[in-house]
Amino acid sequence: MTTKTPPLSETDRPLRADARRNHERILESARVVFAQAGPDAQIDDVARHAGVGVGTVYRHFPTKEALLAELVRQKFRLFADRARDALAKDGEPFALIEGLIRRNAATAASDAGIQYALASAGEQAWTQAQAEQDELLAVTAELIERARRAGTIRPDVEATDIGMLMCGLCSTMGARPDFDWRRHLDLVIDVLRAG
Amino acid sequence: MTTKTPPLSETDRPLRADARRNHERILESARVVFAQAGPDAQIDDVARHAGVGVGTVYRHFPTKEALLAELVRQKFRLFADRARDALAKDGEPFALIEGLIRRNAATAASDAGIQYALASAGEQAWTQAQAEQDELLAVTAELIERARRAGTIRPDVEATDIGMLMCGLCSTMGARPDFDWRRHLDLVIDVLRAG
Amino acid sequence: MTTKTPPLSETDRPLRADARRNHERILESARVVFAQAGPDAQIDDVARHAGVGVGTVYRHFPTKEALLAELVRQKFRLFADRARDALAKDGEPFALIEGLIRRNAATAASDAGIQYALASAGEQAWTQAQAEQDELLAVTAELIERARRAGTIRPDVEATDIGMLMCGLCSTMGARPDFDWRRHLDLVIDVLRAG
Amino acid sequence: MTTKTPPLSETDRPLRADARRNHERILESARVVFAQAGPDAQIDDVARHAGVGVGTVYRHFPTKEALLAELVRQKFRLFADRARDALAKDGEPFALIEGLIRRNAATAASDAGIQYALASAGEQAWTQAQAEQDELLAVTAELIERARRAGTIRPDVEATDIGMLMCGLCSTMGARPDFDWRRHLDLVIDVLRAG
DNA sequence: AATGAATGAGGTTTCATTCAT
DNA sequence: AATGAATGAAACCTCATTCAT
Repeated sequence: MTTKTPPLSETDRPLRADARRNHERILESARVVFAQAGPDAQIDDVARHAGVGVGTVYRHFPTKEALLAELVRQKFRLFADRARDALAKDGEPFALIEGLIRRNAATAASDAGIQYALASAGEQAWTQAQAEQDELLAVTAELIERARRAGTIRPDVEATDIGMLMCGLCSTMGARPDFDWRRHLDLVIDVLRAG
Repeated sequence: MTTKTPPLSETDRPLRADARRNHERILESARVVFAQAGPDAQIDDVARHAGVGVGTVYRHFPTKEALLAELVRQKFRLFADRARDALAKDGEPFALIEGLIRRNAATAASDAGIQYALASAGEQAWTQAQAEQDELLAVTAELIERARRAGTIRPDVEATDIGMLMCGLCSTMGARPDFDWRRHLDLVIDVLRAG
Repeated sequence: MTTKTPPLSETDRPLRADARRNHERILESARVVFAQAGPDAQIDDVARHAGVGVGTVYRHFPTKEALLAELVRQKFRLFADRARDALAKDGEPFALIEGLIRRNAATAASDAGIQYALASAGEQAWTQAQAEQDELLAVTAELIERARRAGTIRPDVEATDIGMLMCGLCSTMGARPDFDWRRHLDLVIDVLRAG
Repeated sequence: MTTKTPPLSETDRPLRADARRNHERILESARVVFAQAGPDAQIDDVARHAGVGVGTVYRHFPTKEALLAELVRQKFRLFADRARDALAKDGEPFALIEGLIRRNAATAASDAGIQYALASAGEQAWTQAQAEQDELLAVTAELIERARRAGTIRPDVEATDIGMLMCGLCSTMGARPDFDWRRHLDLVIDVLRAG
């Protein structure tokens, strides 16, 4: 685990205790509300769910998109942290990657909010999470390199491939009742595996 | 190819020549406009692009969602038709499936509108395209069965798997500049191939 | 009875037989449709009910208001004709007036369409029916004069009073379930009666 | 007089001072605008007249109909209050009723907005004002009972009769230039009077 | 710092009327 | 003369964002 203090929206000025609490509450509510109502959920609903006024939401996040983007950023932060943890562990390299992917998929599945956020968030979301994504990509590349040397991963796989496949996987979660993401996940892992 | 007359919105009453022309023009404009502006594109823009009044759009499609749904339906119609064509062809079964998938992916890539339509369209779109989807699934299942007998497809593949993978593929098209859908497509095909 | 040929919308040019038939059908449909849907009923609905195209409705009545106005005019025509008939009859003058009023009230009650027409129609309706109203008023004044001489009517009653009271009566018909227009009618007649 | 605090739209939660002010202003503007433009007046016009944004109107009254209904409700509230006041007064019972009716008629005549509101408002308006109407009816019944015992009212009159007659009176106010509501009012009062 | 009332541009949809067929 | 598809102004309402309290 690397991040000591959870990063704030923009300026990393320390907030008053209650402001910090509101910040977290709003994000948590955003997850819940966007999961329920999709990307068309209203800021008012997020505010109500969080038990604060709309103004407070806007004090913490300047626009709706910024709120969505922060949701995305946190998710990438988590994935990057997990990847770094994996890097520190011993074990068969491909198995580490597989474990990582399975955990991340499970997380995404349990948090439908993030899907909607990703779907509706425009450029900004990706920009705002640039650092986290870069880190995730870099660490993933290292894990891949190890697995390649061990010969347990499909040799031409690159970090972007995994990102792309995972994006595809997440976007089909819950899309249709007859779509089973665990099956989709198994197929993704199989294509990454050597031979 | 099976459909002789392009399908109309609901009641298959023959339209006046100009009405039919407008119908097509609106659909075509919807594709373009939704591709440009995303799912938030406005009906007014579609109308303007088609060179008709808003009222005309609403005469042909009672709601925005119905218009989106028709876009989806047409796409599934096309895919189902192609699948049926493949069924009639001679050739190595898996190669037929691969060809089908590649053509469909190329179509999707060249028509970003459909992605947005799928993303934003609610239940209705899927319901309205139920028949086409069912047909696509059924024909795909038959193609898979042949390939399975030929031993050229991963034995446990089902029609839904292909749908799921293709959905995932399409949803990542154009999402990020470093995502290359052709690479994604190659991976998908590899996972379907026998051992 | 005085009118030989039913008057047409504007120019009293003879219409082709089918046009005349359409004219009547449209008016009849207007009565029905406005009775059902109130003054917000759409011309399209009237057209559909009459089994003709909207264009045909507009050929016969230049605007929605003109159609409404014609409905009003016909009703006044009927009332004026009845009043003239009463004038020709023998009998106690007040009884004639009472009979007239009762018949007219019954007609209005059985034709809710006219209420809506009156409610929504603007100036035009009254202007368009000016002649009929003037006639009705004139004849009524004569009937009143007779009754006054017979001493059977409240002496200060004028024709306008009756119009006003009848307007009030009609406007409450069906307004509320606990409103009974027959009771209302009895009260109106009582106030007109002498002593 | 019974109502201490002017009634709010739905929940009787105390509003901020400015909100309360807006609430009143919107209602007042609605009266004016509907009086001018009839039932087709637009919410935008009401908002402009009140000097607030449309959104503010919709914050206070969820739909156009709800606004109309509130106008109706207030009027019935006023009438019910006046009736209750009359009940507390000493004096000849029929004279009290007459005074009541005359005041109410004068109020209605000076506030054309209410006529239009009543005309266009659907079921909702009447439902929303149910309590006020019930009260008005009940108090009126009591006043009638007293007058009946004093022998100064037409013996068979019921509260509904008065409502019906007043409805009829109000609906003819301003309908035609030659309609004189004071004359109409005199006739109504005469019919209620004993013998 | 928090609140929630206010804002108003902008979205979807309707419908009286016109006009090509 | 009849048809009904097309028109587009205008209606109602929403909701991201601002700002007075």
